[in-house]
Amino acid sequence: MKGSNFFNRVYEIVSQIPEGKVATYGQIAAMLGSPRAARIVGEAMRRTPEYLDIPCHRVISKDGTMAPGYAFGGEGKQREMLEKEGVIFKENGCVDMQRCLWRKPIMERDE
DNA sequence: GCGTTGACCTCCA
DNA sequence: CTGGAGGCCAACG
Repeated sequence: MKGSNFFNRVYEIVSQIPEGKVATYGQIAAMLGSPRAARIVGEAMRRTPEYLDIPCHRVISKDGTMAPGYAFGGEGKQREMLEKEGVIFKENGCVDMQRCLWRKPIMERDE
């Protein structure tokens, strides 16, 4: 396993995101050791293999916003499922990161 | 191996 | 809010 490090890593981390929590591209990229590779994380999400069952909807940008809409079928759609999972949304339409920003459990490399 | 593109991030106007 | 510019890394043609 561990074919392509980067993508595989992203998938691993994202799949570890619990319900009611969200992670940012930059955050995940930082976990991989490349805080500047947020774009790759985004591509990883875009190319998310279905068989991996990755909750890409829990991955958003740092501002608490998400992709324009070419993703899961619409931003509002994502907003609904995230809210359903327990994620809090602010009036401005962004996710309440302070409450729902997920942090990787301590015991796997530092950060 | 190069050039372009991309679900990003940050700064500045 | 919108716009441009720079930077990062990987996939695609």
